[in-house]
Amino acid sequence: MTTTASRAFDQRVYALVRLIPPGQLLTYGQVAELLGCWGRARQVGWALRRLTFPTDVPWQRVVNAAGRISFSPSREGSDWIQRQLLLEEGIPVSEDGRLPLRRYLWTPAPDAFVEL
DNA sequence: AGAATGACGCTGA
DNA sequence: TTCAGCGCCATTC
Repeated sequence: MTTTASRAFDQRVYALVRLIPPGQLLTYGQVAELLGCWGRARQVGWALRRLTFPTDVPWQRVVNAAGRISFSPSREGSDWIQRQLLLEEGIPVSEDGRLPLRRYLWTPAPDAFVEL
């Protein structure tokens, strides 16, 4: 992918994530899949990594398929901020980032984001 | 150009 | 249920 193309991908990721209702979640893999990019879960992570703050993108609502916050030193604290934001939205997150993914998964209407 | 690096995910032990 | 091992693929080095 060229840089410009990846930027376009980033924008599509942001547009979709902005549609996630408060208190609901989506996994990296689902975001990629809903955008028609099966297998690019890691790139969704990269896209969110490029966000600058403040942002209107509710990035905290994207977690990994294991039902946990993806912790990493490279996030320089945004992982813990994510836990705090989710708690504020009413989602119980344990000390080690585990959360009841099944209960809060967002199932969007099939035609809600075709424009993306 | 080639290797290393992840905010990932699935499978098998 | 955890966890190592792989496959994955754009970005970085």
